[in-house]
Amino acid sequence: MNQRLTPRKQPRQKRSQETCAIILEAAARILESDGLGGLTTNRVAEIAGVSVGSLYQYFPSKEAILAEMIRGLRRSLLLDCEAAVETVRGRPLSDAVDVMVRASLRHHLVRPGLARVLERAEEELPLEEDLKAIKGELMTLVTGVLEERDVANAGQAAFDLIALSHGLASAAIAGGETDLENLFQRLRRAALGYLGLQSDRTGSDAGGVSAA
Amino acid sequence: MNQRLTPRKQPRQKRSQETCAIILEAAARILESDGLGGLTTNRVAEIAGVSVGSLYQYFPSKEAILAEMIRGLRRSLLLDCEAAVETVRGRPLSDAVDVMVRASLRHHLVRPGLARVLERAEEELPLEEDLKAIKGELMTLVTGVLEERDVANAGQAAFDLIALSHGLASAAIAGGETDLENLFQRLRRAALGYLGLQSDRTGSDAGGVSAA
DNA sequence: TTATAATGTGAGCTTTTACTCGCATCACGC
DNA sequence: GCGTGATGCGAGTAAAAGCTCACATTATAA
Repeated sequence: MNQRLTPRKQPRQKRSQETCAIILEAAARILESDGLGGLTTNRVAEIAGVSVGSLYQYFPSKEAILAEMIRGLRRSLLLDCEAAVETVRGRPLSDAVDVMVRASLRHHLVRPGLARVLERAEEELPLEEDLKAIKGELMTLVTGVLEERDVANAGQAAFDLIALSHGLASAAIAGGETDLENLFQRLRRAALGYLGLQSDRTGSDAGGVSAA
Repeated sequence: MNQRLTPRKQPRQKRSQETCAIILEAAARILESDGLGGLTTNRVAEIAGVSVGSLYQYFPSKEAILAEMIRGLRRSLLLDCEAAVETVRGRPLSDAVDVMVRASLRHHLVRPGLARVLERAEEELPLEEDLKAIKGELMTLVTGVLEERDVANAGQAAFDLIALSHGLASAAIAGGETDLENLFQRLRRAALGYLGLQSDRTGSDAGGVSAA
C-alpha cells in the first residue's frame, strides 16, 4: 500500500539523466497550465516526448514525480536563504530581515504558478522525512539569525515570521501583483512590525500605514 | 464542458433538505479523515447512507459538493466578522484588530482539518462569482474598519492583514498548536506591528519579542 | 382514494488513468 | 565486431470513479 516516493533507480548514463530532467520539466509545464488535476502520467510522458515505460523506469508513481519537484524547490529555497544570511554576518537585525525577505520573495517569483501548485501538492502528499528535514533546516537557520541578534523566543518568532511572510507573499502573487519593490516593503513592514522594530523610510512615498 | 457548481435543484420538502445536509456532513467527514483524494461521489453517498442517484439529484458534480461546503464556510466567516466589527463601533483601532483576529481564529479552530482541505480545494476549483463576492465583502468590511480609524492605504492594509493573519493561523494550527490565547497574542502582535502600533501588555509573560 | 409531483434507489455504463511487460534499441567494454 | 547491461518503447490491462436512467417509494393536493 505504501508507495515509494523516491526514484526507482538512479540514471547512470547522461542520456537517462536528461530523460529525467525532461520528464520533470514536462510535469512542471502541465502543473502550470492545468494544475494538479491535469497531471497524469500518460500526459507527462506525452509532453516530455518519452514513453510511459521510460517514465516509470525512474519514477515509481505519479507522486514520486511531485515529490522530486518539491524536493528541488525546497532545496533551492534553503540554499538561497543560506547564501543570503551569509551576506549579513554581523549586521543588525533589520538587515538580516531584509535579505531573507528578499530571498523568499525572489523564490516565489520564479514560476509563481508552479510554486503554488507544488505547495498544495505537498500538503496532500504524506510528507517524507527528507522534506521535513529541509523544512527543519530552514527553521534552524532563521532561528539562529534571530538568536544572534538577541531576539527573545527566537524559535517561535522564526516560525511566525516564516508563516506570515509566506501567507502575505502567496496571496499577493496569487493576486497577480508584480511590483516587487512594493511587495517587499510591505513584507518588510510586517516582519519588522512583528519583531517590534519600526520600519524606517516612513517619510517616503511608499511610507506609513498608520494614522495620518 | 463547463459544469455547474450550483445545486441542480432546490429541495422543496423537509426530507430532501435533510438529505442535502446529510450529504454535506458525510463529505465533510471524508475530507477530514482522508483528504481531497478520498472524496468520491460513491463514497459520499455510502457514508451518508443515501444512493448516488439521490446525491446527483441535488449536486450535479463532485465539485458542486465542494463548492457548497466552501460557500458555507466563507459565509460563516463573513458573518462572524461582521458581528465582531459591530461590537467595536467607535472604539480604537487596536480593539477592532483584536475582535477581528479573534473571530478569524475561532473560525480556524472549528474543524481545523476541514477548513484547511476546503481552502486547498478552493484553489483548484474555478472559483465562482458568488465566492469572489463573499471574499470581496470581507475585504470591504476590513477596509472600512481601517478607514474609519484613519489608516492610510486602507485597502492594501486590509489585504495584507488578512493574508498574513491567514498564513500565520494556518501554519500554527496545521502544526498542531492548541493554545488559543498564545496564538492570539502572536497574531495580534503581527497585525498591530504591521499597522505601526506597538502591541501593549509587553510587560506580561507572553510579552516582548525583540531585543532584551 | 387517487393523481401527480417530489424524492429515493442502485446496477451498471463509460471514461479515465495508473501502471506492466515483452521487446527493441543504444552505449560501452572487450 | 560483439556481448551485456542500460535505456527506451507503447499497446494493453485492471481498477477506479463520475455519472445516468429506468424504476420504486413517499408526500401532497383534490
